Amino acid sequence: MELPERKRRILKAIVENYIETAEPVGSKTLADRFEAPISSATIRNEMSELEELGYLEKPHVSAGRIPSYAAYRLYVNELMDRHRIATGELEAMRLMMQAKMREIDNIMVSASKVLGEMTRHTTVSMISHTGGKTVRRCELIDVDGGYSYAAVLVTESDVKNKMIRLSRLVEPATAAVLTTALNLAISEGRLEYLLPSLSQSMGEDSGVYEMAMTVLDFIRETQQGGKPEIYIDGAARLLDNREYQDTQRARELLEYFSDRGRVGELLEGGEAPNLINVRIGPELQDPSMRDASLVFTSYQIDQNTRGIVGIIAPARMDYADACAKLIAFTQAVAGVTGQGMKRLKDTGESDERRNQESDRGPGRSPGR
Amino acid sequence: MELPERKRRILKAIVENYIETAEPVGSKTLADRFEAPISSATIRNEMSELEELGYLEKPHVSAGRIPSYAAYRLYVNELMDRHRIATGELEAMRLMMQAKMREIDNIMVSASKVLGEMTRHTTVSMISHTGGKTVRRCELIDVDGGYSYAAVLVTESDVKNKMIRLSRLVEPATAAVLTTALNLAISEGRLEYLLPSLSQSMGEDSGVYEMAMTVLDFIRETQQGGKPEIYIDGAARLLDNREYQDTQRARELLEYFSDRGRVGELLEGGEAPNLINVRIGPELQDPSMRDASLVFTSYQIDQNTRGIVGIIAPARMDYADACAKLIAFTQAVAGVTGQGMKRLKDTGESDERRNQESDRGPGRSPGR
DNA sequence: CGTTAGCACTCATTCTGCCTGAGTGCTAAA
DNA sequence: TTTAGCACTCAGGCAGAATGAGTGCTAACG
Repeated sequence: MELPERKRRILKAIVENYIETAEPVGSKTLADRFEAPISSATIRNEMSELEELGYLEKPHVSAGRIPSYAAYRLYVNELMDRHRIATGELEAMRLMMQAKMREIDNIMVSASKVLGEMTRHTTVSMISHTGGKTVRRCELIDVDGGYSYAAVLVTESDVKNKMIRLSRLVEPATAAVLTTALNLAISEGRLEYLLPSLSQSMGEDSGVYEMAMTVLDFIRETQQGGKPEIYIDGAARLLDNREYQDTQRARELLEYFSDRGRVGELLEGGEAPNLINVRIGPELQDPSMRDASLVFTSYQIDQNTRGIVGIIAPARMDYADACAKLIAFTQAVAGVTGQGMKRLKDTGESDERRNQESDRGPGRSPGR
Repeated sequence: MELPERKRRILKAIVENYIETAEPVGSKTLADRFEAPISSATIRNEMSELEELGYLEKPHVSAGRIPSYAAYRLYVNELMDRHRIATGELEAMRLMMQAKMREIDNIMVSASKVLGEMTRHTTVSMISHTGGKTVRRCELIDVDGGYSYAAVLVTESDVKNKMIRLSRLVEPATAAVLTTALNLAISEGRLEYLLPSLSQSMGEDSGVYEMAMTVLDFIRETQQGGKPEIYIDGAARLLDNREYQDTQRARELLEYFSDRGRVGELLEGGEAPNLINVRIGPELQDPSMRDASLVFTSYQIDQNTRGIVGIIAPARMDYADACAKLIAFTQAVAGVTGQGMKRLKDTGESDERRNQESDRGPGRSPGR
């Protein structure tokens, strides 16, 4: 049951007008705005039908109408203009990324900042290691004469370290032996046998055993990808939006943002890389996000490191612009990584293919 | 020119009433609140004199009065009750810290969270390495066959690592030689001679030279203490305060918080460790903080790592409570580090002395 | 039959004037 | 020096009227 053309055009106009002004839009305003001369009365009729279909809502009887979440969904899926990206914009984005992006650790922060700069919205960025990392080597470095060690893990793309504090003394020499054993176990892929054999030879009460346990936990955590890192930029910009002038609403959202874990969950369920995902209001599940939307996409950083970056704004956000900026962003990143990080990728995927994919625009996620 | 006793008592009452209610306080209210029966008329006279002295302000003619910044300053320096800490509170704080504080990296976050939990305000936490760290060892670990290395620095209390990406290939064997040279230079304290000698033997155009330069920068950065890490917790709680119901004000402050660097500067100019510093409104210099106050203190984590933790709230905050909580906090941390991190300190300072110091309460910073 | 003009009706918002009450400053008496 | 009394100020709250944007319905029109 497709919506007839005129209804679609009217709905589109309403959504866009509301996005722009944040005021309920009335039949007269709309009639003026239209190229094809349709009278306000006709629009009124169409509007009341659109309301019955669930696309419009009335805040009260004598105000105009505002789009429902379903309307936003329809707008994003079918109505809005794609490919709005000004090419100048893309170039600017690429330059910004190039300037800011030096190390992998910073991609996340740069992504948020650049995108925030361009959209003037709150942005969120995450790096997750899909499928986890392969740990290649492990070093234990004595820090204070036997009570504290730094465990350093080398993966194929990164190095992580963690302080280990022990309750018993472990001689550096003993630690060195453990290091060798660990690296042997790593290269042979038999990490799981290390602990039992250790407990047999040293007893579970020894400092080495304690140490090995902690290190193995650390390795396992790294292998599983660890917790993804999350960065949020421009949270304060939320307050620029009319809908968050009411402090209570704003507080809820800001509170939500401070719980990185929950924000991470939001970004988890994205579709294929380089597709734009749009989650509108209630689709985000969480009650404090009920009148906000999230537009996000992911991009490949290296073989198994994925970056995700998104824009959080009120449901009445400019979806077309957000999508365009995100597409421009992924292209810019592809350009930069293509130059600066080529060596990190051994995947055969060519840049051309990736750009094509991203041009497809938003995926049609099931609005539920 | 000391303020006479009665004026002091009246001013104290006004400040406390205002802290509690956030409403301008009038003569009648105050008269009722007083044990010693003074008539509202007398209070009115005293009030108008206090106003002339610059301690009180009138929002408008027929409202009560509110304390000026000078009044807060006087309150903090001379008027308020010290040592309000409930011993139960201290114990609770210690338990919370003990539970949350596992690794040094987390002290910062734990400090903010625990303190935020207890005060229900925004808290800020910073770790800075006073005088920098002594780098003891350096390792260069090959990551992708010669184009990327992980530089790992071991200091006396910590391990840091950083990815180094090179534009030219450097053989792992060559890197190993560089590592040896670096460690030799480190142990002999002649780092500054390494680069010139390298440029002579390899030429400035070699990959090794590029690598050495980057590593030396990293070492220097670490030695100088690097950038302090900063964590802010509960920024959203700002919005709970009456004075930030006005979104514009709130936005300014939140924006300010998102610039870590500026927040760091605030915390830099603190007095001796374990003294409570109070910066009221305009004393903070920055216009966006004009009606906020910052109460903070520092605590020793190890020989040359200092933690700073503070509470940010509207100028009308409960200073006595904030100070008490901060004192309790430093004591709790001393307790925890005393148990769990004793080995990290080789300083002769005893815990007793430190606690005494902290009991002195807020230092009299020059209100300017 | 779809479209349009006209009209009565609704209702949030704004403005107005009025009132109230908290609080002040001043004066004169204790 | 303190207090009581009184006139005065002014923000905030409330009620009612005016405004105007917008709707729904009906009847006429092409």
